[in-house]
Amino acid sequence: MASRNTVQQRVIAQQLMELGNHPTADEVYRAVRRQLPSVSKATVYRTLNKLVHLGEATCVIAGLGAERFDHRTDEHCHVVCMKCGTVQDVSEGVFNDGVDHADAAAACGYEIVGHDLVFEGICPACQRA
Amino acid sequence: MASRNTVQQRVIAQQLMELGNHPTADEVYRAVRRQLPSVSKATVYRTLNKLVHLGEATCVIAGLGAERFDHRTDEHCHVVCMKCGTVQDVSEGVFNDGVDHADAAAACGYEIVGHDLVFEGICPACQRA
DNA sequence: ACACTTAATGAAAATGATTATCAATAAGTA
DNA sequence: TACTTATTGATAATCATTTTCATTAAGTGT
Ligand SMILES: [Zn+2]
Ligand SMILES: [Zn+2]
Ligand SMILES: [Zn+2]
Ligand SMILES: [Zn+2]
Repeated sequence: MASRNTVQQRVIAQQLMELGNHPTADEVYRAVRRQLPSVSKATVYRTLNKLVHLGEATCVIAGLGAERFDHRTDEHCHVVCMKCGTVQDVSEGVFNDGVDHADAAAACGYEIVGHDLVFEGICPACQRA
Repeated sequence: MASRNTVQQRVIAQQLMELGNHPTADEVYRAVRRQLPSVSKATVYRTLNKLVHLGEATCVIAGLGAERFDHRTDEHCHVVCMKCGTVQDVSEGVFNDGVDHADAAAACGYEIVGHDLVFEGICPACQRA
């Protein structure tokens, strides 16, 4: 009986999918609460971390404000707005070409398990403001 | 009289240099306290942020534990240990080839001001443990 | 050297995000 | 249905960082 299938976990995973754009734990919490008004924020954190642990989600290190979660698990890179903190995917995947884990491992002695390429910028909305 | 030259700021900047390897604010604080026992942690935070603002230091977004500061201001990338959180430079700079801000701007509509390439891995010490 | 203005400091409280605790609940099983 | 215990909700605790505010001292002018 290693794991149990609960409504909370199903709704949290579903909302992470539907929100799509790299929500914070608090944004997921507010979305889930519309379907499960008594859900606890602790459960949202627990479930999001569990999904990341299971490889069914990832977390984006944005360096601005709260941690953000990503329903995508394939390798892709992000752009974060330095003003409002929103995170978006940068499509194509062309930017990860030239990033070689073996080269990096040779250069620093670490065992490399992954990498993150994050662009910093100003989003269209904040450019106007 | 826009700005004043204080002992605290001089020692903090000097310790950031001497510590070298991407210390946290707390690590800088403990080092500075050896020379200025009454220094306040708030002053360390204030000064480190000021240095970053002035372009005389940078902060590394590592996504694990506390924020880390870097006395280097040239473009280079990092590797962070997923177990202990230590951050090291990945030399050569070869890994930033192929990262094109104009391409990224075209792909997402953001105005791109910079980027960070962070490898995730296990450091030699943690590999043995 | 002295006085003055105010930027900068130290100490402590406040904030914000995340994790830990624990009694109560409910998912899976027999 | 009864039983076991994984999961939950509520809350407290933790951790990093920022804010507040009275006090100190750097720079300036006398
Ligand atoms: Zn923005
Ligand atoms: Zn993404
Ligand atoms: Zn390590
Ligand atoms: Zn560095």
